Amino acid sequence: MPTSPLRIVFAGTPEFAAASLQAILEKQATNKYDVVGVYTQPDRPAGRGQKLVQSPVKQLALTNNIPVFQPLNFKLDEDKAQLAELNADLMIVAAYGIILPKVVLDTPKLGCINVHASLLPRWRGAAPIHRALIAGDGETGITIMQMDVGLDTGDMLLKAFCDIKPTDTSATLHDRLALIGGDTLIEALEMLKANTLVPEAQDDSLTCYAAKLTKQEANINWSASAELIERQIRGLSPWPVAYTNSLAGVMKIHAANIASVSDEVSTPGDILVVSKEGIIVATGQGSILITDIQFAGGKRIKIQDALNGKHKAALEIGQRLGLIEQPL
RNA sequence: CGCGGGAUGGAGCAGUCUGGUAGCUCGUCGGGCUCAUAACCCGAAGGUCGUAGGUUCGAAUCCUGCUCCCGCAA
Repeated sequence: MPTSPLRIVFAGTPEFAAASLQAILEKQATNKYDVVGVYTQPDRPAGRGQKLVQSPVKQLALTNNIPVFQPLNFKLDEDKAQLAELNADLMIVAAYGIILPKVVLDTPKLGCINVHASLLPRWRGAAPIHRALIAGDGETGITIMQMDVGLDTGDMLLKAFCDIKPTDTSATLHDRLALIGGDTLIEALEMLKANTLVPEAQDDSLTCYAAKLTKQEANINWSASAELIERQIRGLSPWPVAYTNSLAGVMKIHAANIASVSDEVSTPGDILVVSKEGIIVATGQGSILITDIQFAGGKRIKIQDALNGKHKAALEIGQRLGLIEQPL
């Protein structure tokens, strides 16, 4: 039975959302979908010099000649009216960054569906990818859900699983989930057209909240266990990047591994071993081998290179990391 | 114009204030030592000193414009 294309409004902001938008655009040639408008966060000053930056979703929309809307929120009547004028069948939301009020959720004929980067009800909220990684979850995934007024509380429509590898950083996990998100979204849309989606309510007793990452928590607490610190380093990469204080000031830590060296008398933060491979640092429980670091003004470098440079004094055996209490 | 650091052989840095043959550590290549080695010894290659212009007898170094990179802050 031939049907007219689904009129879609897409709302999203970062790279993760752009991947989903890209997936839909690639399917547009099938004439099943028609993206009639894109919502994204207003251009914000970012980076050095406060240059105004367009979101990845906006850039993708512009290159595809799709109308872009960037309201601050949906409190103004004119913004609500604008959405209504698009006469959408469905609104797809992926990491948009704005809480949508009920009136917006009810505007598209089929409501709003969300691409969320976790296996709901686990990790509702803003940073599901990072939280799953830092928590040490063995797997995570994508959940497509029908949005309601709560924060990621709507009925689940479709899930896809994704293993978390011991070497994953937030960057690698994010990239994989972004692709899975696009694929899963398309699959859900196909099922929607075929009317085979079965909504499933979330079990609120199993939920946990994925709070936004802060620079505060990127400051390594050396008294924690080596396992946790190693996961933090991976989970906080490439942003905000775990750091600690050293003789040379802030030292970012980009990569590290669990080490086997143990020393009962050392204090957490002490540098125990220095080699070309890296520096082994004592923690509250066990030790870790730091392999990639970065000092202020410099780039990410290997320990081997750092040992040739001007900050090598900060990397000598016996130095203690994380001493200064208020680094920022 | 938000604050600040930086650009020098493949990598990390010194040298810039007080212009005058471009240096260190590491890597690479060759040789030696060794049962062997990521260890040690000897030797070699490799740089228009980010870019454009200015001052000067002479500029990595002083002056000006530009590009790019990074820390903080957002």
